[in-house]
Amino acid sequence: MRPTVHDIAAEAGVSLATVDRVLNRRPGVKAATRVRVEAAIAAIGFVRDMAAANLAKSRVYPFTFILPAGDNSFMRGLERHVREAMARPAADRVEISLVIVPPFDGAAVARALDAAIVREPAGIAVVAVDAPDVVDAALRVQAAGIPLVTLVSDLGPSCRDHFAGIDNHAAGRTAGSLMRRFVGRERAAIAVLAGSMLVRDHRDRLDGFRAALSDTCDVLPVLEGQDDPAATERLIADLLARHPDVAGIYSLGAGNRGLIAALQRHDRPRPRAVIAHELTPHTRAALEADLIDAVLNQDAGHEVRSAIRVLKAKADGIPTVEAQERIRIDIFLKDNLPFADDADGLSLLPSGVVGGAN
Amino acid sequence: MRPTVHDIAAEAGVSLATVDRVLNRRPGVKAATRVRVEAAIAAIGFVRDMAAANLAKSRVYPFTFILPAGDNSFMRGLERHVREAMARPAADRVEISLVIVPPFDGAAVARALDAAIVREPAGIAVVAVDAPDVVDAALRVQAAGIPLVTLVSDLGPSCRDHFAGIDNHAAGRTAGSLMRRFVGRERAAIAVLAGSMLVRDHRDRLDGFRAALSDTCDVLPVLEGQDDPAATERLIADLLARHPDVAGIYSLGAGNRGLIAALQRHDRPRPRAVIAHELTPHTRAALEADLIDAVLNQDAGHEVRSAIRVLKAKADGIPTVEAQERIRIDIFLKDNLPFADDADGLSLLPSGVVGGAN
DNA sequence: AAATTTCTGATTTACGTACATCAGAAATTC
DNA sequence: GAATTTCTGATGTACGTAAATCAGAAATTT
Repeated sequence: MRPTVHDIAAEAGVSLATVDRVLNRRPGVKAATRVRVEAAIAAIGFVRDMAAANLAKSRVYPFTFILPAGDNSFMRGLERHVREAMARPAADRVEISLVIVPPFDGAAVARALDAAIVREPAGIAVVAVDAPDVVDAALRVQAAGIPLVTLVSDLGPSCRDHFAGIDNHAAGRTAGSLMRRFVGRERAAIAVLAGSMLVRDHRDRLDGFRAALSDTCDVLPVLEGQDDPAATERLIADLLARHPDVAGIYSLGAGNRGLIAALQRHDRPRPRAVIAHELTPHTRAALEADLIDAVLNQDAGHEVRSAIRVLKAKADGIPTVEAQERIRIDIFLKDNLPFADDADGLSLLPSGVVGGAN
Repeated sequence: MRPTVHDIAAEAGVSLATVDRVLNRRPGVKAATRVRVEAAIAAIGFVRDMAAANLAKSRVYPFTFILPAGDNSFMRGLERHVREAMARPAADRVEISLVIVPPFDGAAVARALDAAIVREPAGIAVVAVDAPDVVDAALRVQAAGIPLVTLVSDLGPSCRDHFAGIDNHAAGRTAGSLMRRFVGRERAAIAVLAGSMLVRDHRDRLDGFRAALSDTCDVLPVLEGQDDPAATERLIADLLARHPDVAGIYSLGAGNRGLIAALQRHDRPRPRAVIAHELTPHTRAALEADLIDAVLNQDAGHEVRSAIRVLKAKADGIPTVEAQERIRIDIFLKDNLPFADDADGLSLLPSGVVGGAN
């Protein structure tokens, strides 16, 4: 049987009340007594039964999650995981309220943050847009003493407590390494497709990608699809027509739908290596159809759960092991695809799988 | 506030005792009343507070884990994760006893299983050896009504409740796909290194590997290092000397230490593609030193936690979502390596990192 | 030494559920 | 209609901790 507070009291020769005062750092205990109690705790190896403690405290953690709207599959998968955490019979006493804001709208995110502050949650998680007014709002959140975690997309390290997302520079490097090996030994031309270079994640990925390739390949100027499927498809079709020798394409974030459509319509052999980001129904289908060679992914479920863990720890004033909360960069080929219901929102979308943004 | 048993009682117009009888399927409730209570439960959306329930029951789950001894890094990492789960202030009321048996010794595993049975644990997890007497012992475990999970290495599906490990055929296919792309377009010779073809996991991986390559490459006869580092090193050195044109090496399990040593000593350019299994201090160092191109990995921590979740569910008679418990096949390049303390036992071993079995 | 302040003990209630007991009501059987 | 049997209610204790109250002891100050 595990030792309880009663055992501590007996061991230290004090009363339950004193043990409680020591355990919960309440005042009213002489230093000498406190030491005795702490020694007893160490001696019998007491560990607080958190389940019982939380029950007694009937503590709840009201968290606010702020996510972008839009038909981006990855974000919808993220939302699904948040909703799953909401639905989970609050075994962990977490109560999440979910706020959906217009995508790419810094002002909207800032407003959502300010609105959240007045509700005084125990913590906030936000898919940040890297804009000055968001930074200001983030600072207000911190000034209000509310732990703040950025999700997927980061802000500066000084205006949040933690970032639950991948190291995008490393992701870019990984893509670069794969690309280098996939296209073969000879020098080759590589195209890069982005939604917009205004997003920090995408800039980081591109930097990492270039660094990994150094100058062993010719990286063509970045194509910016602006998150418009039709425009993206035209860009890629153009590229394939004009640059028949292009050996690889790296899609570093948005616009997978247009990319896949263009590859599908293309009648000559596609570039040897096509690498994209985020496992969604579309990229999954494209992998299975051999239109894409590899997909780099960040596990949205992990990110959500990590964000919750970190917020809880911050709320309780417990230190977090940053290294333990780091999100891995998954690499998927068609051969090691996880099962659909195991991954991100893959079973939620209607069929006609290759379609829909990103 | 979440509804409680009291709310059910009020809603259904019955007493707490009756609610309790319904909730815990105890006899003594008229069918009509039971229906009323169940309707009330559904109506107010009651979900049992498992923390409180377990507290009241002071239920514990005594589990037995059976692991092989030996200096295999992966297994030691696995052990570390089991010990971590043991140490975890039993928030989940799991009490694990760990049994270490001699490696590759079916009889020893069988004996350990039989010994475990008499202790009547709530579940057993075992790194199985695919031998007839182990199968027999497994059947005895199941006959005793004890849930059984195989860990890492499977037995037939009929003699365990669940397998917490990767799909090794898929892992082999993944390695094959990567190999295919890494060696380039032209036909090439590929070597395969195994510890011993007697282990089921390794046979599966080889099958998958061959299937993925089909006949686009020449897969040389399998080299069997018999888990002996020195012998393995000689085998690989021989291979490199005799087959200077070999384009890739696939190490499908054991013997990474000898492989790495041979590559390190080799004075000419190494084969273009070297792919190994299991992220350990040695393979990690080799990745970083560019002696290996990719490492396929199964997350030992995930496997242990999944095994515990499944055992608990089986013990409680709750169904498990098999797809949710599937272990992913991780691909690591030097660029997306997780941090050391995040992975498997990487920080536990002494330095002089490239050394030690596997 | 008296007055004050600071500690400590004893006790109680609570959290949400499990489980046991006993009495009494309701339904069933004879 | 009496004797069962089956159901239900009321009540209490327990799990391990939190938190509050109040009384009294000990230490400190005047």
